[in-house]
Amino acid sequence: MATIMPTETGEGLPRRFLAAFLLLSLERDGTSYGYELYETVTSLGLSVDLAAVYRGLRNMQQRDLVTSQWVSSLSGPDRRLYSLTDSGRRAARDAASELAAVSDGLVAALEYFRASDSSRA
Amino acid sequence: MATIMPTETGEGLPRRFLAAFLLLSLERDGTSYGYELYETVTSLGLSVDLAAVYRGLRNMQQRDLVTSQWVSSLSGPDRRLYSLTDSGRRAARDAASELAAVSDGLVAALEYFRASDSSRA
DNA sequence: TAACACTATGTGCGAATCGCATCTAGCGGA
DNA sequence: TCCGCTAGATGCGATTCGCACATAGTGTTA
Repeated sequence: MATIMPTETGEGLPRRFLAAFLLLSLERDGTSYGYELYETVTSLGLSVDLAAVYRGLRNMQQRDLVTSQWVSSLSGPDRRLYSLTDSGRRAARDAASELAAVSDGLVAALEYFRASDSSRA
Repeated sequence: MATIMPTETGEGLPRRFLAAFLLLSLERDGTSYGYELYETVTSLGLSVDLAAVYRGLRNMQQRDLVTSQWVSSLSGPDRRLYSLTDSGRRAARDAASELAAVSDGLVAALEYFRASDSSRA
């Protein structure tokens, strides 16, 4: 049912940015956990699944970008709390640069396409 | 070998934008063909494969967004020349809006993350 | 106290998609 | 003749996705 070429369920920011958003969210907040990170990144407009967040976090832990520890919650199930490693902090900086580059590239591309906009003036 | 979560071979703009770029390229240029469109979108920074462009174009033709006809080249193999349908022109406008929305969302997200940048001032 | 909703983490699976390799073919230059 | 560039297209293994589902603790309310 692919809307168009890639697995593109809805709108919003590409799920490709998930790892970058997770790294930058953790950089901003210090520590967080899957459920909360899901709410953070989706509120920023990222189109991702809750399962993708959990898988992404464990993927990043395997890459030694984050560490995790279980903490108990006063109201609800335990949480697996994540924080950045040194390598993760570096990756977060790289992610910020990459997102900025994508943003710039997108602006440039839109400008290129706008040059022939029929609804001129 | 997935660099991080999604199929992310290199840098550049997400391949998810391929269809949007193809539509907008055709809107800009009137007509074009696979090989040329590949060069156009990659020169704009999009990370895609030549095969993806061919598949994307046929996918778009099945969706009645583009039509194609064979034309002979003076120097080289024949080309399958594409042009937008009415529905494709509408899709191109939608694609432009979507890309602009992504761009805005990305800027907003970067601003959100920058709020905690340690390299302040 | 049973039912339900919300929080929280996770797995299973079929389908979609990717990148890469490969194939065919016309044309021009060495 | 061989090579490289242009041009279109297919095949395939691996990856990744979205969705459904499982499990469980807590709080509310009927």
